[in-house]
Amino acid sequence: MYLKDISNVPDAKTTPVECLLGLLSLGPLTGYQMRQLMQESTANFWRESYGRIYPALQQMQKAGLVEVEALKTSDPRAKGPKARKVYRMTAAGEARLHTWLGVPPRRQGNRNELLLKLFFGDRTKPEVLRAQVQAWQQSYIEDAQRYEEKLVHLEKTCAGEPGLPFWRMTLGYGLQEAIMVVNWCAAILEELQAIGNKN
Amino acid sequence: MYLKDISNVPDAKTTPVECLLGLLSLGPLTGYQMRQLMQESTANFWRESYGRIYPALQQMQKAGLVEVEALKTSDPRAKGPKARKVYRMTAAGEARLHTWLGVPPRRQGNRNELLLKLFFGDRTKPEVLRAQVQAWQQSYIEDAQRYEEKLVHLEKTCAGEPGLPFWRMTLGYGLQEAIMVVNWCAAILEELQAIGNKN
DNA sequence: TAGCACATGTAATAAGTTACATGATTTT
DNA sequence: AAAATCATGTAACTTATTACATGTGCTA
Repeated sequence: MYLKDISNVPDAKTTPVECLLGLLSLGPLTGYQMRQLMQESTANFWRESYGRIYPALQQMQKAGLVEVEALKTSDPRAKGPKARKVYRMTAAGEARLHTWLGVPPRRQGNRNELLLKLFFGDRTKPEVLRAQVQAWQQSYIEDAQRYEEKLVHLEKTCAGEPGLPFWRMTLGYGLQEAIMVVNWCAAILEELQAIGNKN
Repeated sequence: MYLKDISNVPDAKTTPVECLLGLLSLGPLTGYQMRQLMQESTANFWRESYGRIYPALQQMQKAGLVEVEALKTSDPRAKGPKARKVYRMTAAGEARLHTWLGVPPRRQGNRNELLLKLFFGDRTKPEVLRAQVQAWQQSYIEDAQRYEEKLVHLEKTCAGEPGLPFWRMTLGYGLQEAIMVVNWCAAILEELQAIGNKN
């Protein structure tokens, strides 16, 4: 398999590389652990699958952005083709992360299936849409609750950590977004009710 | 032994097909016009490129969801390999659109580069982040203004259209989201200021 | 010893964009 | 006559997920 050379990429594009480097700035990790960490922390705004993580890690090692920590030779996990690999960021990796943090982020064109259906809403009955909006709203109500719990948990478990204020900011975003969606849904439900009553 | 679920649930996956059918419910259109319409209306929550639209249209014709309107033979655009094709929805297409509208929409895992950078924010200087959040906020301020203008324009140009209430709803979502982001950014800018002052 | 969590990796496929090639029609 | 816009289409490429294959280590 041919591995693309990623050592000299001045490019603004965000690849799995930057997120993995960011996680490694917290300490040495295996690919598996990075995935787990993402699920717990960045899942709401950034995810990577194993199918992207492992190849990326190999490329990063080739490019000198990370290195594999030596395990004691007595550790049986250090041997074989399925050996456990604990990655550590190199100075080059740290530089790359720092550079990336300075590049202005680009907005992503997101898709929203509910809005698409709503846009063509006059092709169906208001009750059909109401059910969908209601389910959508419920999903975000649960989100909002989860975010609130997470915020409380974060303050308890991460007090004093330098990352805390930043983790709080990203959780806050999720919470504000969820609240906004819940309120918007409430307004839509009323409007759909009114449309339904007219017919 | 577990049995595979073979219940005939209509495919929940949203392809270019549904959006194109939705647009065709407004009247016969060329592929080019559908793209243009999307840019003006659904761009904020749904986009398709020509590279997806034209192949999809061919498949839809094959599947009997759309048909090509006959142009008068005197029209020179009706001939040749680059002939203009005006698509019209068939009854099968209308049925497919209607079915799809009844399938609960699924949430999409969106990515947000600003949040990812902010998450690793303690690896750089608060001023660097402030500049980025400021630019982000400005971008959404402009969005909000555009949405407000669009709402006014919509009421003027689409009065009486059956789709109007639904188009208003999707515009309203965009506006609410933009407002939420602007306010969140304002709070983040203050926090970053405070962090910067401590150092 | 069975089952689960940990762990690495590849191949197939799906999803989506971009660049290019072509040509007609309309406007300046 | 040039330029812009309308119009269709394909090929190459990038991006990302999913399913699969494989195996280790811990614990009930």
